[in-house]
Amino acid sequence: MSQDSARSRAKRAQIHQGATRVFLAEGFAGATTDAIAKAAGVSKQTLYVYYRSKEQLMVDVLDSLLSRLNRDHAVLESDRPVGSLPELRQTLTDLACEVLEIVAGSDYLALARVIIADAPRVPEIGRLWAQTITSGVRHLVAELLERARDCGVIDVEDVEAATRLFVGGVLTYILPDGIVAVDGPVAAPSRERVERIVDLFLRAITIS
Amino acid sequence: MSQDSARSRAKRAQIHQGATRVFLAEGFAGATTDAIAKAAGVSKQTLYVYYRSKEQLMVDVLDSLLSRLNRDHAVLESDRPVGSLPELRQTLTDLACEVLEIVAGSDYLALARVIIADAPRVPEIGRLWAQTITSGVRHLVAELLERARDCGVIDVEDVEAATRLFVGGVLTYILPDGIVAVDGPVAAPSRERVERIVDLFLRAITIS
DNA sequence: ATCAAACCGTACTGTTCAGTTTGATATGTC
DNA sequence: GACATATCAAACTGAACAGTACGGTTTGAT
Repeated sequence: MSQDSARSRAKRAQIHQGATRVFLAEGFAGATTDAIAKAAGVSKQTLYVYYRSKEQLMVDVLDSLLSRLNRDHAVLESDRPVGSLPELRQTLTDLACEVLEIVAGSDYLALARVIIADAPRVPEIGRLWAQTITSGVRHLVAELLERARDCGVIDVEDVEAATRLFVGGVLTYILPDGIVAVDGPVAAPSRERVERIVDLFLRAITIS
Repeated sequence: MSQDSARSRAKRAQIHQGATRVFLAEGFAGATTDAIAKAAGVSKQTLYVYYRSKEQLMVDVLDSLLSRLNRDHAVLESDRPVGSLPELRQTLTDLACEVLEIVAGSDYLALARVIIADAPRVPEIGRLWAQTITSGVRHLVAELLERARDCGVIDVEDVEAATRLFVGGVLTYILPDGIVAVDGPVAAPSRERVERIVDLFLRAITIS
C-alpha cells in the first residue's frame, strides 16, 4: 500500500489536487470525503489508502498551500534598487502592486478563510500562516527601508513602525472586504491609487 | 406560543444570550443545538418555540452583534479637537488606542472568525460586516482629517489614501495575528508604540 | 383550588457523513 | 496465462446532530 512508485506518486498528487480544490471552496466542515474523491477522480477507498483521515489530508493540503505562499513571497525578494528617491518610489509601488496581485488572487483569500475558520481546530497551522504572511512581506519591506536609509535616501528612526504603516495601508485595498467576497474574484486597485498611497508614505519618511 | 409578554421576552433574551456565547466560541457548524439550549438554561424544545431553526437563530445573533459593533463605533464619534498639530496628534493617538482596545476585545475577533467562516453561507451578513467595520472607523478618521485640513493644520490632497494608510497601519498591531489567536485574548500595543506610528503618519500629512 | 399556558427532560426520527467492507475490475510482472 | 497489486463502485456501519413528540412539572392568573 502506498508504495513510492511513479504510479502511487501520481495518485497521491491527484488526490492532493482534488482535495485542495474542494477544501478551498468548501472549508473543512463543508468538504465531504465523497466530494473530494469525486473531484480527484478517485474512489473513496483509494483516498483512505493514501491518507489516514480527512483531517490529515487537510493538514497536508494546508502545508502545501503555505509552502506555495512562501514561494510566492520569495519571488518578491529580488534585489530592488533603492539608491535614490525615484528608485525607492518605483520599487515600493512595484512591490505593493505585486503583493496586491498575490493577495487578490483567488486562492490566497480562500486559504485565509479556511485557516481562520479552522484556527480553533488546528492552531499550529493558524500560527504558521499568520507568521508566514507577516514575516514574509513585512520583512521584505523592512529590509528595503533599511537599505534606503543606509544610502541616505530616507530618514526613519523606527523602521518597524514605518513597515507596519506601509504594509497595513496597502492591504486595506483588499481587506477586509475581500475576505468575505465569495462571489467572483476581488479587484486589485489601479496602479494610480497605489502610487498615491506610496507618495503619501514617502512624505513620512523622506529627509525633511 | 411566543407571546409578547414580559416572560417570553425574557426567555427570548435568555436564549439569545446563550446562543451568542456558543456561536462566538464554536462557530455555526461547531455549535450544537443541545449546547445552545444548555448554555441558555432552556430546554431544546423551548428554543424551537422562539426560533424556527438554528440558522435563523444565528442570523438573529449576528444581527445583534453587528448592531453592538455599530454602537461601539458610535461611541468613538465624539467631536474631537483637531485645531492644532498637538491636538491632532493627541486625538489620533486616543482614537487609535480606543479602536485597538475594541478590536482586541474578545468578542470582536470571535465575531470576525464566525462571519468569515460562514461568509459562503450568509453572504449578506458578510457584506454588512465588512461595510460596518470599514465605514465605521474609516469614515471617522476621514472626517477628522478633513476638519484638520480645513483648519489649515495639515496638508493632504488625498484624504481617502491618508485614511487607509492610518487605519491600516494601526490595525497591523492586531491583525492578522489576532484573528487566529484562539487561546487567550490578544494584547493591544502600548500607547508608546501607537504614538510612534501616529508621529510617522503625521510627518506624511503635515505642511512641509 | 383550578385551569391553561409555558416549560422541562428525555427519548425518538431522519439525515448526513467519516470511515470500512466487499466483491469485482484493471494493471503490470513473471 | 497466472498471479499479485492497485483501484473501482457501491453498499454498509456507527456516530453526530437538527428537529420533533410526549408526558410530566412549574407558573401565574382567576
